[in-house]
Amino acid sequence: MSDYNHCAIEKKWQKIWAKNKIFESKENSSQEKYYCLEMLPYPSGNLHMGHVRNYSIGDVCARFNRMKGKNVLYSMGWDAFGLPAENAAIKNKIHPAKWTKQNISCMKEQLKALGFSYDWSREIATCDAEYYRWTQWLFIKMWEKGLVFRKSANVNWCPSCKTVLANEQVSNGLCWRCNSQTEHKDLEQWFIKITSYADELLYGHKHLQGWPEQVLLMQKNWIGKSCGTEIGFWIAGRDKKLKIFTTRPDTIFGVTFMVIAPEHELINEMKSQIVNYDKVSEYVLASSRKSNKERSSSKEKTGIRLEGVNAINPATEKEIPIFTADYVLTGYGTGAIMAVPAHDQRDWDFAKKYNVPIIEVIKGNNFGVNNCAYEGEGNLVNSGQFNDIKSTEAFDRIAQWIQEQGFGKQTVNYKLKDWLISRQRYWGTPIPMIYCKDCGIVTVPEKDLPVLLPEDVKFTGEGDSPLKTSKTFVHVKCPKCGKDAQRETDTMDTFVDSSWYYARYCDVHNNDAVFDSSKLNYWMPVNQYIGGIEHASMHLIYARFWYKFMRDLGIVKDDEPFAKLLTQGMVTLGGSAMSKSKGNIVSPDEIIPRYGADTLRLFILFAAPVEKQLDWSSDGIEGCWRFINRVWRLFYIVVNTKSVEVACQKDKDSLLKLMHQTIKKVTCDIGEKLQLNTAISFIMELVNALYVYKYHSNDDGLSLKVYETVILLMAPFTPHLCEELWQKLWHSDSISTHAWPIFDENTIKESYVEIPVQINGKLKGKITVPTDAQELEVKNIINTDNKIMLHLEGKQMLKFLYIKNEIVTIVVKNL
RNA sequence: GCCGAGGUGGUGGAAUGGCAGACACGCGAGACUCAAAAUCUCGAGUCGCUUUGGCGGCGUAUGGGUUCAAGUCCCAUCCUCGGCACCA
Repeated sequence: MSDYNHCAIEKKWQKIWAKNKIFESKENSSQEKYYCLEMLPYPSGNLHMGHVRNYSIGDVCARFNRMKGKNVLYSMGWDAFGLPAENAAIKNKIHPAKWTKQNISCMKEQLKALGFSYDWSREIATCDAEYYRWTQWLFIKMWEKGLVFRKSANVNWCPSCKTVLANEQVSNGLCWRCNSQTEHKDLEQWFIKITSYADELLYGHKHLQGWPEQVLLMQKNWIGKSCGTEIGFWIAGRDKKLKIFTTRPDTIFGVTFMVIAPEHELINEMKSQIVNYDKVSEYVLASSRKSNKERSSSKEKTGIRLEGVNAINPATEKEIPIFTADYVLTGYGTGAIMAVPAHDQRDWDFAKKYNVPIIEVIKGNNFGVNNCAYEGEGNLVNSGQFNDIKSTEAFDRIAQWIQEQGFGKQTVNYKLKDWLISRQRYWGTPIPMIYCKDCGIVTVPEKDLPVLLPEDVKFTGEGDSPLKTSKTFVHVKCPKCGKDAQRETDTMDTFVDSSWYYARYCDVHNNDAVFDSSKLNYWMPVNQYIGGIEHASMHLIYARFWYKFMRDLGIVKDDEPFAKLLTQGMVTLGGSAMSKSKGNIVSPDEIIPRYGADTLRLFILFAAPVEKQLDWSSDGIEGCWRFINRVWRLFYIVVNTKSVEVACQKDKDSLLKLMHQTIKKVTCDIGEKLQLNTAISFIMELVNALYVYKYHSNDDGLSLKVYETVILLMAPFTPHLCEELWQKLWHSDSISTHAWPIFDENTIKESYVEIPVQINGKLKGKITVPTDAQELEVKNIINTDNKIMLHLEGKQMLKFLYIKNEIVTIVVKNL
């Protein structure tokens, strides 16, 4: 008997898999396809347990479906552009491309050491020119479709470095490099009109039955469609209106003040009328230093009145004050609200603080009690001709009245904003646009793609986009008129790169087109997408949007890219997510030398259900190591041990039954429920049963058959071990492509079931009854059960309930 | 603040409204051993009672509710985590 040598076994099989190319896949219209996809990683340089978990789940799906006879596409790539590479360039004077390539090669080695069954011939990196060439091509198509536009937008700005900062580069309002107070600044930016697809992104949810409900809900709230009314409030004594959006037109008679965002143009326009302009502009400056999150999360709302400027409530025709307050954000609606303190808690608190009148317009029971606004429904009061009407009914009638009177109109509003994709950075896909004095904005012709990132760039962390420092990049001839022109020096948000990579996997090496649609249509949609829940509302909306755009371009045929989604839980260390930037990483390199990849994979899947957060601890890995060794030793027991006793039929029957039950449960847990932790525990139970079973090698091959089943069921989890044992069991094929075991429903069927008997909700005994027994039969059995009858003695039976094969429950009272 | 999750033994976790704690970790006992490790087998939520066969109370963050029956459904509260648009 030889010891389990994971190092040798894992290296051996990784070599064989690579040599025989068994995971490379080709389109085959006669075979059912299965596309398994994991969210592509950022090449930070080191795999952590979050990655290991993500890809272990994916590999189980891929391997399981391969054994089920499907043609599996399973690939890996790198979301290789992004901020950290540029930060490394600034700090360590290493070129972002070099840094990224080093990281990729390290992480690729780690992935290979884990034995994931990727088709490495399809690997991509979004920073490779043959990839970003097509990102640029798609961007140009988007421009041609009218989905790209330029507008001014707010960015974080460090006045000392004179550079744009990412949110991550600002902490507590200070610059990451020089600790200066940062500001907000408006810059001309590139946007993609994702809002054109807002409705479709929302209604498309009905095709996403394979998605978790919580993700759909988060997306729904993110898109934030609300039907309401846009109303213009006259500025008193001016020929000017202040436009607001409200979802509560029924409360218009209760509007006692207005609030506008500090960035609202009205402040500048009314500068000379605002009596306390100095104080107002002080407030505006202070809020420009806060992040949106800070602005909306402070419990105590602050604001300041624009003295000397009033609005007129169109319903009451009364003058009302206007405030500016930073809890009103400029990006949503019109950047201004009508405030109804009586029926909105935030407005109530604000009105109390700044001494604004509160007028009740909907009658409620506990109006004002405990300093609470009444946010429920009721009949209208103080509302002129609408008094005594129910608020639900008044909603439509007042909205209609507002429209008739010309105060405003019914409209739809979304929280979803257009997608700001330009970055003033080097390490991203260059935006393929040219500025010509005569022709304006001109796209780079297709034949000139890709627009390559230049090498001669300085990384200082200061000043404008680094691309401007290149001598070769900026100056170019206008493709239209041939005169001197300048290239766009902004690059794209990395979310653009990761919005379409799954499509490129279908046809990675295509040099003539973004992909061949026939290949894409064979593989898409992705059958199972796996990634972190943190991507619920950004990446997963961007990717869905991009796919719909490609459909409208005529190069893909479905509406949705991902049929099923699994949002895996975070792996945390000490409660917070593992990430290189936080420095709380546990690498697989710390585990594999001692325990092997198979043990690590098994452990991370066994430790918790896949969708739940998992706080990393290596306690318990010993258990998986022991289990794998048990399986290894079982080979010698099953093959060699000569039992003295002859196999007894009853034990044989129950072992066979357990085997079929286990196949059924494991197949269901992997294939349907994706409950991998319980799938593993069922296999453990079967292994335990094989250890207790006494008749190995003396039972006409039953235990050998059960053992082979164990190896097959484990193959997706611990592939190296299973390949090795499969070979030791005299098989010449690879277990990775061997057929998944099937179960027999007749063998599983039990003829008797044990069911609990409850009396007044307490468990008092158990009885064994024939499967599917009728109530009368069960009553007779209970009548012969002394223990239960003892509990019923001297009691009056009020209720007798029997749920077939489940439970008997009896309700009694004392006589 | 807003949106979305989660909270079950000493620990990770299991449980279509129907026997709470499967499977593991850790712990304890036994077997094997000169001994130890490894291995194999067995035990255990907790408190109390016990004639040592068991019996009873209490138990799924907290407080209410629905139900013959609640970890699971409803309402409220507390705590932890994820996201909030330039980290990816």
